Amino acid sequence: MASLKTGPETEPPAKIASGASCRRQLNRGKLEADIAAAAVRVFAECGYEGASIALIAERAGLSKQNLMYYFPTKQALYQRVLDAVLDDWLARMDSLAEQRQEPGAMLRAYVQAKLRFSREQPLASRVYAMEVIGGAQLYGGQIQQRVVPMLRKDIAVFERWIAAGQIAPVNATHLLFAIWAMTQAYADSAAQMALVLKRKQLSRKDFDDGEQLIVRMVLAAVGIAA
Amino acid sequence: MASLKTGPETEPPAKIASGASCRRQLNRGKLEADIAAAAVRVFAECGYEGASIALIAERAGLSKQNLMYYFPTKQALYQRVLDAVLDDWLARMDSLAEQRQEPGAMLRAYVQAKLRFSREQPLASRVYAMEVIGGAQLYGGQIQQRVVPMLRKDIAVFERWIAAGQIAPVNATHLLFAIWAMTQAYADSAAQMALVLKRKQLSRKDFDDGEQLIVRMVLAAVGIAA
DNA sequence: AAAAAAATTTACCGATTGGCAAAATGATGA
DNA sequence: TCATCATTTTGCCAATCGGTAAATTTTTTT
Repeated sequence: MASLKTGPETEPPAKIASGASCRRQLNRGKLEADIAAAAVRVFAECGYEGASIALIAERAGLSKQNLMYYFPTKQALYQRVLDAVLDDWLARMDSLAEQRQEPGAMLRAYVQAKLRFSREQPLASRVYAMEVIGGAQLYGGQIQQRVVPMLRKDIAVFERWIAAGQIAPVNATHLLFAIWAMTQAYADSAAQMALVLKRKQLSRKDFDDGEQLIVRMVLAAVGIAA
Repeated sequence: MASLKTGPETEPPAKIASGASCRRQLNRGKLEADIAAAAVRVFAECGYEGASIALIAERAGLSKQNLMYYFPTKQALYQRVLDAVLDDWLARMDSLAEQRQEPGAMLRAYVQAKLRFSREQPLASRVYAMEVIGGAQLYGGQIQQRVVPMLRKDIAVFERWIAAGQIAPVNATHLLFAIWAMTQAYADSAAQMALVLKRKQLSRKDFDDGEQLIVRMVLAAVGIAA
């Protein structure tokens, strides 16, 4: 799959010289970010096919054709949105993997980080989830290249803990699936959870309650007392 | 929200009399089922907006206009698909709630039943999940009326067990959220799981491995030894 | 100030969408 | 046999879709 352009064609020349040019580049970056912010909202509400460029442009406050000057195709805009999700995810999780702590503390931190992402970026989480549910037809390549290696690395960490006898022997792969599923649900199924909890939307306390239970489940499963 | 018709207008007269008429009714039922089967596949792949009536009709082996004789609108077809999902779900889970066993066995059976649904009806699970992720804009009423009460009933069961000291005191609501999330993931995130596991699609063993870990997590969380 | 580049607007396009209306066909009951 | 019903087919439609092309305006550089 050939990589799609995500911006105007005239980027390469880019003499990053005088201040004026720089100011314009910053403005362009901000505009693209605004467009992406509007796009993630519409994609999350309507899905890829259901989202129309015209609506995204309207929410971003510019004309459709002007939007298409920055993102020449709908796919390019979609890719940009998903790229932003992965950038954020990988940044948070990588910085987490750097630390060397005891398994219990790291598992807790992992759940907290993932759950925090669901709380702070629910729309991005949903767009990603919809892509996966639909079979990752448009973004499968990036998932293969970026997400899967990250997951495999995490699984390897779990297995090292098991080999070292630091946690009980469990299926590390499915343990990670379980953690992902539970934490992701607080973004993807937020609407249904809110109905059950009789709220308009999930509160901070709901996330804290969820975190407590998820951490408890994970630690109990691997034989670490809470 | 007014209820949408899901079939031809001329149903009420329905003299369920002579055998010939009955045969035709059976035929209609089978045709509608075939259409719904094609629809659930397309909805799961493309989402509601992305699915076109023409494609569904083609997969079902009839013309678009002929399909619209049975389902006058796209929404009616969508509702029918989601209704079928809920019917199946509620039937399986209700029959489960009838039995009176010890908490450990019932929790295990619950996880197994939910996971089995993900394995046998992954497409239906995905259509439902996409609807929830999108904010349940088209089906929120039915979720409110049928799913939420079922979940609340299950939560009440958990809380009764806690009150009776049969399981450890945990947040019953979030425990149910966790079970739903983990089991549902084996339908919704199957594509991503398959990538991690280096398979074309999840195997029976993958579901068994998942079941083992999920049951272990749940039982460990509520203080029941596996 | 003039030239050049970047950004925005105006105008348009073919294709597809969900849906409507009516004619033609088939089967059923009196 | 004929009238009635259910079913299928044919033909069409306005609206919207993503996308292209070019003219215009605004900003930057020389």
